[in-house]
Amino acid sequence: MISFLNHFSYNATLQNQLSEIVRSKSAHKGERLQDIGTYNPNLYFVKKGCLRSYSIDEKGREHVFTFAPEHWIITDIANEVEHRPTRLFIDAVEHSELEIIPKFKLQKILDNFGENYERRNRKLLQRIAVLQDRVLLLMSASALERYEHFVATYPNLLNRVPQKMIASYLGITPQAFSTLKKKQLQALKKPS
Amino acid sequence: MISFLNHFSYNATLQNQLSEIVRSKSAHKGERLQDIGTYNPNLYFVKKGCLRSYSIDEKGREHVFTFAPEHWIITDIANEVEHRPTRLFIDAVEHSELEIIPKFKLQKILDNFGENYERRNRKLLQRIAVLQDRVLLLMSASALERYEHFVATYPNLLNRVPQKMIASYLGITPQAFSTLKKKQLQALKKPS
DNA sequence: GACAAAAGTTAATCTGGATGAATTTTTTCA
DNA sequence: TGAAAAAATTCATCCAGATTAACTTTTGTC
Repeated sequence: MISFLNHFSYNATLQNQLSEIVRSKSAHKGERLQDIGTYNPNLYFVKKGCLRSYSIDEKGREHVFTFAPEHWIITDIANEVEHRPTRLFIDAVEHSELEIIPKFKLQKILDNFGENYERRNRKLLQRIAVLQDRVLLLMSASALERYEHFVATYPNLLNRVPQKMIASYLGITPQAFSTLKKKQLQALKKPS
Repeated sequence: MISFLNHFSYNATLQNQLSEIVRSKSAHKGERLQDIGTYNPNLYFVKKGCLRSYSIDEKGREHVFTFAPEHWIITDIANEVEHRPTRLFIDAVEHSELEIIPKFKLQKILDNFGENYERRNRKLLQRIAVLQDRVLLLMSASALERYEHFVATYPNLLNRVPQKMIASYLGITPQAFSTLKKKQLQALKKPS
């Protein structure tokens, strides 16, 4: 099974040091891995299953921020800004096999292996690009267009995660999502 | 007048090198500084006036992504991801006095002054935090709440930039913004 | 395998904000 | 400074998606 370690070049020393800080864990469906208001020093690599991060607003509504299926890493990056407590919950959408990596120790190890900062920088920039696109999408696209973007981003997730969570990711209600799906199916059967 | 140089510690050599790459420019209202589909090697420091970045969707609607009033820096960070052309226009909302800094040269100079990478990293993280908040805001908040957030983010901008641009930043039409403002004023006059 | 809980569907009604159009106000610049 | 253009307001109508609620299907779990 693919491990977090596979993300890095094969260098015996590096791999060795990394393997010492990676802890395995299985999380049952619904298990919460991160609470808001805290500082979470870990990032999660998903070997199997799926995690999600989400916020809960003052009206009690959940808003899914990201999903993390197999081979994704999930963490609240914004939490690394000084003194900024987490604003996202993280929990398991399905029973999942995880690797937990303490970010600080990871940073330290990578510090001794050159590529560190540039790699880190590139990763952050990619993240920014994704977020920028998401903002523009939320501002300009209809629920249907956002749905199509979701399918493109997470090709395997559609039939794996509860629809209410997809709805929550899209920013609509489960009812609206249900009708949207029905309409879309009808449109497919009746092509131009 | 505050310059981009004031962002950095006072070290004669550093300041000297920086001053050599900073170019001044004044931009007239409406002047376009960045086009989409290109790679823009510069960042802009606003000494006076205000810039904005925005996209235009396939229906021709503008969506303001950020404003940059005095002392802000504006640039399409996501553009620095390899092979990713700009998706944002940048232009001057008012007549503005700018400093143009070539990012690559800046990077090179800072490379020789220690703080570089850590500083850069912190900046990127802050940017991510802002974007994350914006996504969650767009997903959970009403137009009025987003308006309040706009006022908090840009305290001086309300009466300086055209309302249609504020509306565009909030993700609503100029008409909707106009009524929203009126309602809000009435609510203020008639407190509980 | 039964039954309780959760998820999903459907339908009626409501609403925030879009759209289109007419009018007024402000800005621009010859 | 006056005419034209741009921005802002107002109003009528419309629509995507919210809300509420009743019902059905799926999923845990003992």
